[in-house]
Amino acid sequence: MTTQATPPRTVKRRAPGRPATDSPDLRATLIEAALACFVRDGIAATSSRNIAKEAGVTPAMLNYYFGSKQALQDAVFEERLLPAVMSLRERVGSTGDDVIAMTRQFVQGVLGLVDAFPWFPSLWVREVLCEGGALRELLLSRIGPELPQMLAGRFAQAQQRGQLNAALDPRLLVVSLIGLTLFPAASAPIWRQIFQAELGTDVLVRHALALLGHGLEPAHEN
Amino acid sequence: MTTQATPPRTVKRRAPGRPATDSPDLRATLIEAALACFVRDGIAATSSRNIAKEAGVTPAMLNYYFGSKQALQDAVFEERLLPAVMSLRERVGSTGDDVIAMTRQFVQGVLGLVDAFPWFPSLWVREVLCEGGALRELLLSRIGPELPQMLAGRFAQAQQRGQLNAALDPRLLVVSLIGLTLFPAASAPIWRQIFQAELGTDVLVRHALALLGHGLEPAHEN
DNA sequence: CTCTTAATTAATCATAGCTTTAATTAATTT
DNA sequence: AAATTAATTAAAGCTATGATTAATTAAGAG
Repeated sequence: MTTQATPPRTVKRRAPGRPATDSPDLRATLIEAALACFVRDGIAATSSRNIAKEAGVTPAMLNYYFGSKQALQDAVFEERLLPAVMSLRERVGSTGDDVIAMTRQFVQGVLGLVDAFPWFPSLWVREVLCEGGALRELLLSRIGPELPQMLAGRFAQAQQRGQLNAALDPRLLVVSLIGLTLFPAASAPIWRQIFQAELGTDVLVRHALALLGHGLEPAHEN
Repeated sequence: MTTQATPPRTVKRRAPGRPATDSPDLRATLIEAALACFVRDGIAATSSRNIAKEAGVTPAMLNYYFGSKQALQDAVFEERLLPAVMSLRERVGSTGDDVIAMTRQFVQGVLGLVDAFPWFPSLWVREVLCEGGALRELLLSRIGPELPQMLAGRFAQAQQRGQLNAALDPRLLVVSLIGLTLFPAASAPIWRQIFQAELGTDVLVRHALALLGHGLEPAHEN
């Protein structure tokens, strides 16, 4: 009963030949469709036919506009993922010397990114975090390791000045920041299922900052 | 130069027919090979041929012993993943009333699991965490949501008793526990690449417990 | 109005994937 | 020792995939 109740985009079987001038920008439509498939099913599991069906066209269009599946994938990376990452990079890169403020800016930056690009966490986990992910090497080669290295360096300096819990590892702190922001956002569906509750980014920000600020301890009263 | 320098298992091209009685348990070998492929490349990207090559046999053996690729996948789940998860479940389930002790037990339990089954984090992220992961529904239907729900419930009670930072969300705390243990373990390769350093589970435990204990703050001196 | 060009579908190709079948050989049973 | 059973490879079948080509139609140029 529920199968195929809502066809993806277009229902009408278009005749071959150039369409009348009501056509939207198909290149953009294809990138959008590819991104949707990549996020939903993963890049490796997405076929040209899937993307074409999602966009409501034939697989040949994909080659007409991009030349190959790989080229389309590259375009999605270049025109969607990279701008998203860059926005975070700029947002967090220009921060002062105070690691607490820097932490807050990072947490809010990441979760702001998630609000702006809800597809980002899922794609990042599957295609960047996972070994063999299709975008991992590409992303590292394009934006480099500077941002995490810079953050870790700042944490290390603050620790030397005694401004940071000495038992922490500065590099793992960078990992923890992501584990408390991007990871929860990416895994939201499974927690929604388990806890039967929606955990929005605002709650996430508050929780992450509280945990980073004081850990599990209740507010100090002394 | 580095390509194919070390063939996966057997090099000698075995003739057809039943082998002389030096054969190891091929069923176990196949499960092992499948797990290795699943962890390295992901379940969706692993073909029968890949598994067969990894085990040094023909793809037909896979059908001879399991009937289908799906059945082999089910066997890997049942005989490898499920026991690993169960061991954690028992380890953490039998904990006292103190949430601090419970937290420590969970962190040490997860990272002990990682030490015992180094393949676990990667597989968990790709096949359970990721939407559409091949093992997600299976795992939820087999072990259920009780463990995370129980942990969240304990945190909520402790918070009501004033023993827990009031700004934290009890459910997100469960997520955070995983974000500070399983997630770093799963993403270790990428951090290794970025920081040019190995971050072992012992460092991870110390760091996670420090962060959970006091957050970023230096040790209190008042 | 005609010709060319752009955009699209349908049909096709070659390749790789999962599965099945037939053939082959060693072990086991009688 | 002959017959049967078990374990294995080689080969083939069918399907899905990425890519290409030919056909088709509207838009735009002269």
